[in-house]
Amino acid sequence: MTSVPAYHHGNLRATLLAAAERSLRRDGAERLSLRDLAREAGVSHAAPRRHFPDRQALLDALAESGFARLDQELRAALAEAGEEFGPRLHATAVAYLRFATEDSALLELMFTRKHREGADRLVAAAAEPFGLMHGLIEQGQAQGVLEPGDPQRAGIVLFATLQGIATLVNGGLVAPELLDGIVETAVDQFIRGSRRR
Amino acid sequence: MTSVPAYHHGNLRATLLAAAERSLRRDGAERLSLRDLAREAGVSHAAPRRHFPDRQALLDALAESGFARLDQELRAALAEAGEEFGPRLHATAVAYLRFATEDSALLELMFTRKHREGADRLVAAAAEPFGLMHGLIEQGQAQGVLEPGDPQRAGIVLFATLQGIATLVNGGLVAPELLDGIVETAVDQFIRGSRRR
DNA sequence: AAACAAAGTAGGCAGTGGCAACAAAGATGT
DNA sequence: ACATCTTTGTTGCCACTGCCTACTTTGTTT
Repeated sequence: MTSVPAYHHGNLRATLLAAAERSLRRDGAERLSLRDLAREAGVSHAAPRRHFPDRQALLDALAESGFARLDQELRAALAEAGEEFGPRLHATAVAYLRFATEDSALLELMFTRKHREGADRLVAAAAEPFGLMHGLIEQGQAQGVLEPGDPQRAGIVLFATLQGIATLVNGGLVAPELLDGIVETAVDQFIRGSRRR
Repeated sequence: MTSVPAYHHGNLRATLLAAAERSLRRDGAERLSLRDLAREAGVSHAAPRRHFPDRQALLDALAESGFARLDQELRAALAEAGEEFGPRLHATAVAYLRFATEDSALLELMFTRKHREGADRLVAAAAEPFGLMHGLIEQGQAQGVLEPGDPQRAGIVLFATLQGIATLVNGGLVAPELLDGIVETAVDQFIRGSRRR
């Protein structure tokens, strides 16, 4: 059991973030309330302010850790995917879409520019999974599967495709049953579309 | 000049929607306030309720008309694009991304499932631009540019790619200057990826 | 002309985020 | 060891929001 210090909570910030993550999953960012989180943490309504100047700051922090987790999950998927480019790409796509559909509200928070101007930290956090895609493509080029050239554009297009698929599914515009087939098609098309001619 | 009837406003619904569109453009859905719109329309704070039972209902209506306008703009772009498949696809993509980047908050509203359960109208409205993509692909197949087969999957992937690009740009994760080049790459990749072998 | 439906008004309610002023607990310097 | 300073809480307030109910005005129907 966790002992609960009377006044100084000790890890309020972490507690709030955890509660926020749950709330986000359950009800979406829209309904997330600082006062609610405070109540859940057994703390006064103004306490969160010491750790997050702003509601938005809390949301930004969530998004940031989201990117970190996304990156982590993508790398884990890659680690199990062998050497060959095709399967590696496929594994990445599947992992991305699992993350994106299981945590749709978080995804929304991460990509939708709810983040205000000075969200450098967020953009920096986003750079990691981006770099991963980038590296994946370089690998495809090195293996001679993809045509050589600047991997950036292709990487962005790939990332965008996955992100777009997630949006359509999460938005209820595409039935989840179709997801696997669509991922298949997307990966296949991507490879054919940039393969060495 | 529009005469302003004293009590019965006559077109409050339309007035509110127009104001809402402006507000959405300027500040995003988050900050849109019914009471604000009412004030702007010179009407009491409870008046909007007669036309939209709910804040969400207003947002849904905005999204719905967004889909209609998107469809309209895509069709307009297609009408000017000649017969050949490549240029037609390109024109569609450009038109989509113009819409998506110029009205990013609206786009977010349209695709992000802020819409609640019974948003059949919305899904129906979304079906139109979807159908357009679908038709475009069928045409590509008919012209022998694309491989034959179920156009649905490819259509979804195409739509998703455009949508994803919009999300990345709108979210500030990809610099707007890159947009044109990315669209080029995406279109090119798509054609190569599903071209008749 | 009476009855009715539609569209607007007034006011109240609970809830929110943000702010300021104050209090407790811990850390720090002498 | 003690006084001081900083951090992290607390209480109470404000303006604002969406939603609800009850009432009023207008326009339409019979």
